[in-house]
Amino acid sequence: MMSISSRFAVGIHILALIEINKDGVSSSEFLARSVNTNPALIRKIMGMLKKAGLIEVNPGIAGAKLSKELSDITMLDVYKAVHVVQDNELFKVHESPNIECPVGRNIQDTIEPLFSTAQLAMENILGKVNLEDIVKDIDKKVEH
Amino acid sequence: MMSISSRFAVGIHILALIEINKDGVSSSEFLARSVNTNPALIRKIMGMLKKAGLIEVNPGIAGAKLSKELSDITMLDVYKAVHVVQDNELFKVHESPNIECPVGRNIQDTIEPLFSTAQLAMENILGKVNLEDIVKDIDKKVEH
DNA sequence: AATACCTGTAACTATACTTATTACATGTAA
DNA sequence: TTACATGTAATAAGTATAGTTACAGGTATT
Repeated sequence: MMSISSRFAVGIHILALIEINKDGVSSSEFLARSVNTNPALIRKIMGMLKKAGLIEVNPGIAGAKLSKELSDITMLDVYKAVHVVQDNELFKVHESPNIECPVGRNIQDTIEPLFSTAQLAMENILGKVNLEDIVKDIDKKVEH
Repeated sequence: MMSISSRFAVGIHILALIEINKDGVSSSEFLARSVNTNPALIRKIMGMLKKAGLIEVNPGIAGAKLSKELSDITMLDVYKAVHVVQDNELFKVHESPNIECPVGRNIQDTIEPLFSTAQLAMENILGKVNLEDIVKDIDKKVEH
């Protein structure tokens, strides 16, 4: 039973915490305490978020900042940033089926459009939610 | 980069081939030649399809038959049958975040509905395609 | 009953990805 | 110079997949 790497969930956690802690300094050590993992792991994921243009962070200088508006960062952006699933490869197809069999010869071309559509439907949902939605929801839960 | 086990694609392959070869005998050895893998692996997947009520197959007797109408077997049925993804666990959440942090305490409850909705959107697409669609598409490709 | 062949399944291997961890090179500022 | 930060490589343990061998047990034919 596979599941999509928690890098995605951790990436969202990092971004939300940077925002909610925007008046403080969000070092990898600070973020790691909240996620409850190792600072090195946080820095690896921060590197991915940085490369995707979602955060600004500099060597030697403590703390990270968001580099876009909250509403301009969708969950799909985070998902793509942390490289948990490759485009059009959520579903694995079996390699080298027997091309002498009519089914073996055609099955891949038949199911790939379905797999692609299913993956895109999932990713489309992620694109509809942005970091502002996430942060507001957390704020609402904190008040209660 | 994770992807969903090819058991799903192989399961679809098996079912389509059983149908297209319905006048012949679809033994695990025959199916394995088309998929281009080991008969034991095919039997393992056939066991899952059988347990899900999609095919009929008996010890000692060569060949498998579909146990439902073509249009009554959706790709979602196959997906569930081969246990490639657990309900509501397509996306992994990081375990035991720090509950002393407002984000750590609430992030899971905030993102889980999103993860669940995204997974269901994907699965919903799979439920819209049935084995008849697949077989017709293969037949069409074979004619050309 | 003996045989031949099938399914069902356990056991083992190789491979690959994830997560956690250590270590250290490099950058920054007091 | 120091203290501390980020960036990143290397390693290890855990887990899932895919491939393979082996064999127990069922069925049908001779």
